[in-house]
Amino acid sequence: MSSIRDVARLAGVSPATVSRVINGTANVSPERRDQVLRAISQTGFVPNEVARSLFKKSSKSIGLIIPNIRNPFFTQLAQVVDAVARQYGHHFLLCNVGTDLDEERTALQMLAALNTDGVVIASSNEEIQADLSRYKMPIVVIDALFETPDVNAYIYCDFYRGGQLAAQHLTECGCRSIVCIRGPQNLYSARARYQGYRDFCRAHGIQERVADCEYDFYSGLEAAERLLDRYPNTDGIIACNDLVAISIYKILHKRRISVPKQIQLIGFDDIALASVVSPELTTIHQPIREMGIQATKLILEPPIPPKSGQQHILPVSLVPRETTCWKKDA
Amino acid sequence: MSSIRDVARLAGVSPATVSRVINGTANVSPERRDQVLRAISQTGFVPNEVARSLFKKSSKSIGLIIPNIRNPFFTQLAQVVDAVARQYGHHFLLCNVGTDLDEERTALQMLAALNTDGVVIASSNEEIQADLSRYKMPIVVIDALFETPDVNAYIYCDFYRGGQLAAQHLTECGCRSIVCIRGPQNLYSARARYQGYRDFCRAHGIQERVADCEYDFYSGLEAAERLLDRYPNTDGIIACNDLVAISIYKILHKRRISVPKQIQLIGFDDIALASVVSPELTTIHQPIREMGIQATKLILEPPIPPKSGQQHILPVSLVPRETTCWKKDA
DNA sequence: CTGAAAGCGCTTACAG
DNA sequence: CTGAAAGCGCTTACAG
Repeated sequence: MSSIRDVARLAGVSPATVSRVINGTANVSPERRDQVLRAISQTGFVPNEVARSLFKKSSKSIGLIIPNIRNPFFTQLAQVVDAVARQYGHHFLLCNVGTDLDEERTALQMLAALNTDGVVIASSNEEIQADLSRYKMPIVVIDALFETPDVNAYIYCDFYRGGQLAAQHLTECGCRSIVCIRGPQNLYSARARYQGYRDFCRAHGIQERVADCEYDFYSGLEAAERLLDRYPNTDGIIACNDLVAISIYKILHKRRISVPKQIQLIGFDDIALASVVSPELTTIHQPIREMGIQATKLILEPPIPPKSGQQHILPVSLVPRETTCWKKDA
Repeated sequence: MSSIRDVARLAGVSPATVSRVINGTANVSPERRDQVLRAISQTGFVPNEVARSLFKKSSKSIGLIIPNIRNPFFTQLAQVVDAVARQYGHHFLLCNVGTDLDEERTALQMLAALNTDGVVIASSNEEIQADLSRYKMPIVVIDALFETPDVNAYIYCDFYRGGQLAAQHLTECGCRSIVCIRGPQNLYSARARYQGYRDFCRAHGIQERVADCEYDFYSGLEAAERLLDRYPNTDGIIACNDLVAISIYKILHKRRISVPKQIQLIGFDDIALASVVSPELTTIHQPIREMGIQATKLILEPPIPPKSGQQHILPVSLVPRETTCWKKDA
């Protein structure tokens, strides 16, 4: 790779002048400009971003940390963050860290060490809090809420309301024995959804029925088997997310239990898959796109909010489809 | 962020010594070592990767360029590349570039400018060839085959055989009117699969029936509608990938066409979803995991193959599941 | 074993 | 408008 010196030599100017024409950072006389441009295309010169970044202390990039690249919720989010970052002329760095706290820490450290201009983090470990307050780059926590105010913003949906809506919808659809498959209770997103369900039950004198599950396919398959054995007269299931709902459906289908006739089913997230799968999945919609846009803009568009943990809570909504028995005219 | 100088000052040594203990690159006396270590933890010092990378001309990272982060085929691949890279102590940079040639070029340039140690590229543009030969970092093309020998390796599956297998399986399952939904014909992967189907038809005196489609959900929905109108007596469908197969199924389900009784269906890829969806999808398995591992190791594990375009062709296999009527004992 | 020095490839005050 | 110089934060010959 040729360097700025090579170009300068070929163009008969100083490296500073080459830098100026590349960056349009100062006026350069037309003739020299042309010489430089010619030299650049002759050598195929591409400025070394690393050197640039070292000086500028910014790499014109934004990082996104997610726990599972196999969950479409996160890839839809990633796609949006990527697209918005690009609009702002920034690169996008995706770190897929799983549920391991150390991996998450390492990713954060790497993004900091890379002079990333900010990071959006969808964490699956509340213990990451202490780390978050150590960095001075902008950090936006998405799809979660922690206690530390030392981040620039929290962006998440009204999970509690989502849990209520799901319980209410199933009840209105005639379910009398609803099981809530809760996500990992160490996560705010899962806790709040469950609490929404729980409070709805309490307010309406409904008996609580609970099963536990992770956020992925495989865990969903297991949870479904357990649930059916434990609560044989179930007629409604609230899944912790759409992936799990799809797994549940699979088990019901295998056991020849008709959905929604015998058991009604509702998911959470409204990932693209939810409406492509057959039958189409009734679910609680999260505005993934809006969350991604807001998070990215908060970091890339001044003024960047101070590290005081401001909260942006987005609304969720019910999307009735084919796995519940609602009346169109209701 | 504190720098190596701060640590050195605090520890009462030179920056070189600090560097040596961080990297274990030379012996340092125990006392000084301890002082340095203490100073590091006191200051919370984290070495600046950018500076390191500038000097080393390597950023200990590997890039992956993919056309669509929403296609599980690519995220499964990404997960593997990420995992292997991590084992080798490298970072993983994912670039989601869509089908746009310019985006792809930009990503490549950025990865080069970032001193990436190599890139794995799953391109959707054969025109990218000229660019590939311009870089001297290792480049492995995955899931595609181009004409230029100026890359370190091509890794792809036996697409042609996959096309044949699909046609053969449907035929053996009793289909007499098979439609092949071809993927984008500017891609080798789609062309070769189609040719496998075509040659099978020719060899067996079967009439060819073709429809065109992109590799995503939405395109699959449209293709299904068109296909059913154009070939009303279809009894077998070969989809260009599993995502499209799932879309096709949806339309068939909506039109109350029974699968596999009235129409049998086979996908391509064998993404995780294929076996979670109901009914489970019969498909042609691609060894995604193995491809990802091979590609990553080719870059990270010496000896790195020369830029002579060696080809690694991996086998595909038929995975009969619930969308075709095969006999278990056959 | 240790430090002073040079340099990775850029960019930006600072003079002129 | 332009160039020489210093510096971004590291690492590694080179001496000692």
